[in-house]
Amino acid sequence: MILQFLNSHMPKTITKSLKPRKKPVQERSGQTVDAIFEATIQVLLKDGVKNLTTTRVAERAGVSVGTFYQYYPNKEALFFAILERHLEFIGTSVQIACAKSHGRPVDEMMSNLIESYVDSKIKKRDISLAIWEVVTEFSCTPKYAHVVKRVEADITTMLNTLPGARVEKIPFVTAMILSTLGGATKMIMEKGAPPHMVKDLKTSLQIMLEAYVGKALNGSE
Amino acid sequence: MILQFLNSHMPKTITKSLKPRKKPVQERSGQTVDAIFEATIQVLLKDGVKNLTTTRVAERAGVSVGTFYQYYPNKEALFFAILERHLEFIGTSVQIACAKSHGRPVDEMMSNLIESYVDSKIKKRDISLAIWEVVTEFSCTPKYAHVVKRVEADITTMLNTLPGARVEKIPFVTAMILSTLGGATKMIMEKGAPPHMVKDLKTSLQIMLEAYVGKALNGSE
Amino acid sequence: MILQFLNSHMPKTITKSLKPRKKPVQERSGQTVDAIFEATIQVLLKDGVKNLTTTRVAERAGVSVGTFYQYYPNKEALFFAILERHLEFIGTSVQIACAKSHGRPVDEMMSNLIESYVDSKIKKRDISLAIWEVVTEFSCTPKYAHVVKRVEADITTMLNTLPGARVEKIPFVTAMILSTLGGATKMIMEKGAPPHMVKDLKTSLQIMLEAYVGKALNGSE
Amino acid sequence: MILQFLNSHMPKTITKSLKPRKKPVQERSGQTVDAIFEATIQVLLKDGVKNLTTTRVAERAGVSVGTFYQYYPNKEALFFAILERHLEFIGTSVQIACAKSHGRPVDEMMSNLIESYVDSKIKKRDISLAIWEVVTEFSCTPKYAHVVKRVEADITTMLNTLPGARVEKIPFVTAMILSTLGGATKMIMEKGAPPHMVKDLKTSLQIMLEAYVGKALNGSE
DNA sequence: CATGAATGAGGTTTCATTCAT
DNA sequence: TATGAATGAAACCTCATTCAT
Repeated sequence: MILQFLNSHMPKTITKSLKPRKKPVQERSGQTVDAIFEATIQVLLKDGVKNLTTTRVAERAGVSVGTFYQYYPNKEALFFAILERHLEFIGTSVQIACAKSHGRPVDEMMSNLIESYVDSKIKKRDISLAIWEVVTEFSCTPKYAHVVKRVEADITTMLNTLPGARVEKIPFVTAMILSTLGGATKMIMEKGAPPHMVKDLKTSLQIMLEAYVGKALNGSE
Repeated sequence: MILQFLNSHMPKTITKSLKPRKKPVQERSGQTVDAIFEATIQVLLKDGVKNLTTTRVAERAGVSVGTFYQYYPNKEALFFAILERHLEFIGTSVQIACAKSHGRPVDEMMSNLIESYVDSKIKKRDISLAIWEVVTEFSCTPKYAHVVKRVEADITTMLNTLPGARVEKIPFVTAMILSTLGGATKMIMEKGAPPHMVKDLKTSLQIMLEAYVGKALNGSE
Repeated sequence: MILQFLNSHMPKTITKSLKPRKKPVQERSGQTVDAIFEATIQVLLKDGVKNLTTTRVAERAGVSVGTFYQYYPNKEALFFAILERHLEFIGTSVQIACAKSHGRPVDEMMSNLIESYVDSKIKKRDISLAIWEVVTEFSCTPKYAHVVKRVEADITTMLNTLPGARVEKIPFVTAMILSTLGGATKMIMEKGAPPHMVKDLKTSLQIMLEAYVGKALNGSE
Repeated sequence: MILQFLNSHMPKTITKSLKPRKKPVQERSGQTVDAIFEATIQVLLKDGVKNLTTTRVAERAGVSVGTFYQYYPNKEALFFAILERHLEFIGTSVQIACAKSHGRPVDEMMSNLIESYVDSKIKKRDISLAIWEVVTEFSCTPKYAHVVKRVEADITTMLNTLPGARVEKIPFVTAMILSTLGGATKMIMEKGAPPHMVKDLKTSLQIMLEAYVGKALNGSE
């Protein structure tokens, strides 16, 4: 659900180093990093990006601002870290699903894709929602391009194993699939993602995408 | 494309009066309001929400900050105004499309809906993209609930005219339709919305939604 | 006394815009700018560069930090403004002295130069001392190069009007003159520059420089 | 070149203990102290005082900050140590030169003084330049008064051995000599102190000071 | 009504220094 | 002793908003 926005062309902010500043070598460090991470999600969920300040994150993490800056060179780096980890998570999940769908019929492909995407999102619902805001706040597209590209590549490759697929249409179809997955999943999560809705969501997506991919990549024209 | 996010459950900022401070009664006033409006879009597009300051907007609009605050009680009110106007625009367009689709077959319903939604978005592509950031920035949901509800109502009513539709499923289906429309359209706009893509987008949506609504509201289970 | 250090080669800091941010258009502004200027000198004299903070300057000037930043984009710009004005002052004074010494004998040249340099420094003793620290703090050489070059050029040109001067030695001699003037004048100012000392200073410099220039630019070797 | 500023009247910072915390008794300690010392000079030269942090110095010295603070109670103590050592070096060199000039003619006195001063500065050019900034940063005058006084005393004593010297003028003349030496030498070092310039510098100073001392301490008036 | 100077709370970030391991 | 994680005061700077002119 985030993936769809990452090829956006929005205004960029000046780029700074986003690399974590320090590798935790002592025992204590690891805990601190985790605490900050956790705190960020909570603050994001409770106050929104606009009200997330480094001070507040540090406070909630139970450390001082100084400590915060020992691990992240700046606020954006924090967001970057969270986003990256999350995207990596989704990406991997999707990748596996795609891999095992090679050569399978369309319905199975879509089913696997939907399952992996929706489930990985739902599993990290808090982070997903928290991050959602971040993505737009910093139109950080270029920085995450690689993760998106990777997911696109996975799907593209999978679709290519469909016999008789119209290759030139695959990229567009991939984009449609991702944006549909994204849009609908986000909506469900905002409604609280109760199990029955998740089930309906998957069924709905299955109908849509199966029909779509089937027709779009098929045949004549 | 914005509609889908408006039932979000995100953190609220302190609510202030969002009513424009002064009704444009004189000729000049109208011009000023428009100038500010226009300037906001431009600044949004050029610098992003994060770098939008009231001073900058005023400058670009060719007036002083003081004047700005004569027309908007605060920054949020400005965003509110822009969002509202935009949503109103989409809403009306969709409403008309739904109205004239009453009693028509599914494919025609979807076709009309897609046309109206996509076209009204594309027509205001700049504003759409500019606003996108704002929507997340202020999780202004509650304030726009009425506009979203209205669109949902329009679609729901329309779907109700389908003979034999499973009424209890209509709300969910409506939500799916809207989020799909939203997700895909946004994606296309971020890619620049070249005409051929817009055409493909409409075709794609038609396939998906026609198949989806047809199956989802139909029959047995 | 400051001039001598401006061709230094010390570490540079990242360059930011040093241009004043706003031209005072209202009456009030002018006063504010002056107040800030005055306050800076005082803070510099009382607390030293190290303890000069924008807040402190603003406070002493009787304005808020915000106001400060309306006129100077950053702290360095403040220093730049003060330095530039001061150097301009000395530069002009020296320039006039050099101009009227063209074609005159060495003793008169030196006498005019010493008078103009020392007097203009003494007249602004507070600023001179205050600025002294600033110059070293920011090794801002490159930015002021033009003023130094200008003074060097003035002296060089003047020396060139000496009949039979060994032209190739003039640049070095100029540098020696400036650094001697600088070193000694600074010392006297730090001792409080009581009138009798200023007199002795001038006499001493006259002896040194007259002898030096006479021998260094003359004759055989 | 630093000496000239040490009778300055600049603002003081809160005085802390500047004594090294621990005498290097073990072999290891000595190495550590040296490493820190060396590192400081390098950082000073590379980044300037403003960017010198205790952490950075420790890093470059290959030790931890903690270790740093085992040897220096605070940052200022570090600067103090470096300055003191450097001044001691110059002071001793000048002292010897003065001692052996007792009773000699003016030209020899100046020649010895210039040689010793300039050479000892040049020999430690890096340190000299590095320290330069520090001197102004901390207007640490009072703390070094003794070293300066000592040099002044050495010169004064030497000048007193001049037959027929006007004793009451000696202190002022001493100050002029020192500030001239300082100003000119600094200038040359900032230009890189290439050998030929150093030679010219010495010649120039010889001319100036010989003429100056000769006339200033001589005769009638 | 318009102007734009002034405000100041609040955000980000740095760095000297301490102290548990 | 050495380490380096943690601290937090304090610096810089921004920007929404007010109000005298």
